[in-house]
Amino acid sequence: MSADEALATLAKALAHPARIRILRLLLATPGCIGGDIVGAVGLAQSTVSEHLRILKTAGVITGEIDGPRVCYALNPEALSLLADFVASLKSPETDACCIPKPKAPS
Amino acid sequence: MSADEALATLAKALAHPARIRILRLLLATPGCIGGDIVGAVGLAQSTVSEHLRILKTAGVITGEIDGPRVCYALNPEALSLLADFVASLKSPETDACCIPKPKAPS
DNA sequence: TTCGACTATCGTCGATTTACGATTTGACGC
DNA sequence: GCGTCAAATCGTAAATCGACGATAGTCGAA
Repeated sequence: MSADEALATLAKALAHPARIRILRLLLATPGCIGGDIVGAVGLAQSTVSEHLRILKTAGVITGEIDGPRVCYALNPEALSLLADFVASLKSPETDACCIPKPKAPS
Repeated sequence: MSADEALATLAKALAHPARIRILRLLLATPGCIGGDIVGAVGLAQSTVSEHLRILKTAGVITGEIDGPRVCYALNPEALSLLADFVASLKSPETDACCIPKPKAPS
């Protein structure tokens, strides 16, 4: 998969309000979280499960079986590519802040 | 529009390889660029125009009429929201860099 | 004015996405 | 074994997206 496609895939994973909300929930939750997600987003269980599957396929989150439920957590590394790209768009020449990486990705 | 929807809209604007490619082209082009985009992405003119419209609607790029052609340029400010969100996902607790804005935009 | 180059818009088609209820799977306690 | 709860999967219908050709509009040059 080309870099463009990889970026598009990552962006597509974030391209839905329900998934943004899920990521916010994971971000705000220290440990694990399972079926509470369903109640929080206000969609049907099957729909939420589908969104979780999309996020998991994109590598943005990880699902770990923890007894009777599943423990979801963020996978920050997967977003490095997108974060770097967006940052490069934001500051094409003037790095107003955090310049550590010029444009490292390979 | 809620913050979640705004983020999803921004992400959706990036959720296509052709649009990623267009943004790369704009990033790599110092000044203006017009119909050269069509040749570079290898799609029909109408299709490219549609992608440009989507990017423009999302506020990611700006189109300025410059005589017979249109001058497209990146609009870094529009990406601040997305960049901030992705960065917060990348470093949920350890802000290795630039923490200035907790969640400023309204 | 007429021509040619460039861009935007319209209409349409097929593919993909989204959402839901219903069903199935898996893990636990009885 | 059996029932229960949580999660995933299946099947389906509505909505959206992506691509294209054809068309219309705009500008500068001849």
